[in-house]
Amino acid sequence: MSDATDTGADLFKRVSVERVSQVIVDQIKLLVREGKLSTGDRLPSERDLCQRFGVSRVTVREALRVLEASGLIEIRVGARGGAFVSSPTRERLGEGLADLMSLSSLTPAHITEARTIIEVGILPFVVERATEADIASLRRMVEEGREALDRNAYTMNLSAAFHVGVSVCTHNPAIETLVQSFHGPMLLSLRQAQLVAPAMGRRGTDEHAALVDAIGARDTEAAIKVMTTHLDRTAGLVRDMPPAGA
Amino acid sequence: MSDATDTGADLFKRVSVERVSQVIVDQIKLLVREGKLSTGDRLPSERDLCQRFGVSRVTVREALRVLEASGLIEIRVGARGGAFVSSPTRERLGEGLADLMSLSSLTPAHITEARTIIEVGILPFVVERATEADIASLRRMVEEGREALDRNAYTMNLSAAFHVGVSVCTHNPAIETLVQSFHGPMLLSLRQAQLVAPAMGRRGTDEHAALVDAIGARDTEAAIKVMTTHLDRTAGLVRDMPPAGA
DNA sequence: CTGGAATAACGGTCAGACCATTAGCCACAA
DNA sequence: TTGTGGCTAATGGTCTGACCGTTATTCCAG
Repeated sequence: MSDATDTGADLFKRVSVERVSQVIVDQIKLLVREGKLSTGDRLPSERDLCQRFGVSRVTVREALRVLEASGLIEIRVGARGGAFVSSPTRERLGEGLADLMSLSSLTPAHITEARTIIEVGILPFVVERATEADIASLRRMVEEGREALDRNAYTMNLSAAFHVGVSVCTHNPAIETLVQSFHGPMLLSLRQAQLVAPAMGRRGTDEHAALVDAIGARDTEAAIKVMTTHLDRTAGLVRDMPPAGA
Repeated sequence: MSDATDTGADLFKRVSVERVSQVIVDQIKLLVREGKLSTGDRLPSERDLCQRFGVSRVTVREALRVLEASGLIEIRVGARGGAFVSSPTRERLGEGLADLMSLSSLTPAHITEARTIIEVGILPFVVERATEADIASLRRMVEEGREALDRNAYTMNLSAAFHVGVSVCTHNPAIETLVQSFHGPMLLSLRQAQLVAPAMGRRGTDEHAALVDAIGARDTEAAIKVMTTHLDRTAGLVRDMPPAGA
């Protein structure tokens, strides 16, 4: 066996026929990453881009669709319309996570475990950095939750909002984004939300209140203990559930 | 002033003109989320879809581009080609994070802090669940790092691979994804990588080795201590750096 | 049984056209 | 002066129909 199959295997690079539209996408993405295009900037019109890149409008449009789907640009129609560079929203990241979950082998149990790590891990920062305003805001959320409970209108959204509210106290947007992203997939599978909501109700709200108290008292250990209990209870409910798609 | 301007203000609902291609995207996304389309399934050909939806091929193609960009489908050319439902890769999520970072106000310091929380937070699980094979694999990575160092060829990629390798020990794909996603943005800004790499070199590798030892000895506290030191050093280097785009 | 040519299915791209939406301008009237 | 309505041009959204390159399959020749 002395042919090129063995000996020259790595002499030949995999030929990849990249789509023309993909090349355009990469080029524009690079401009954004390098900061040569920043939020709010307007790209040339489609017909302009056609000429600059030397391709047809269809191709340019496909590139724009991809960039739009990635959240890098936003497209407005009409005069003075066009493609504007925009910062991708957190919702979009959450959407991505939701898609990932509905397709891959990520189970609710996996997600919950990751959530626990993050939400417990941030507590030292929360306790350290929460302002009085932050804490007041959390207390308001707890109160709202209790009222909703009395009206029998408690939803997972309220719970999610509270957890995001806690993450806001870190004053670190990266962490906020992370926590927020993780609540998308949870809410997405309605079955679970319906299942978990009643159980979370009164007791969950009480735990929220206890958490706020611990944060207010700058008691990290107590906060961690409350949060761990709180999330473990959720973990127990979703344990061994199949992936959301099923 | 008794005209409709005041009195009927809310009689008129805001009309929203959704793109046709977007309607198609939503429809297919729904099918995937509901599990009516699963990984590996093949969608009808573009020309087929045209007829089913009653739109032109251009429109169908734009819809497919969006779905492809979201990672929900993968497109193959040639006979028997077409759009196949695929599980979105972790790289895509990381890509999203990278975009978010280059556009929003996320600074390297923010990212590093979030990283620390996660990578330290997972250690209890790592220590508990790491198999002998996992540990052997980590040791191999450390060794590779040392060799690369001797050849003066140490890159941040090696470091990133090690950290991802640690997360693999949790045997939780959600956590793996998360850690992997966070290494994208770090590597992306080359300037930082260049700056940090030399400093990470020998000492970083030694810390990696120490971490593996702690994991092997099932010593959670030691592992946390090593990891914290390790990441804090990185944090110090990137602290107060401007956002990646700058 | 093997290698290669023909075929058909499919996505990728192009060119040109028409429609709907929108911002800006301007004239006219209150 | 003010504001109302219409005109116009810029721009994205969609359609039609065509041609090309890639690829799996089939089948024939050696």
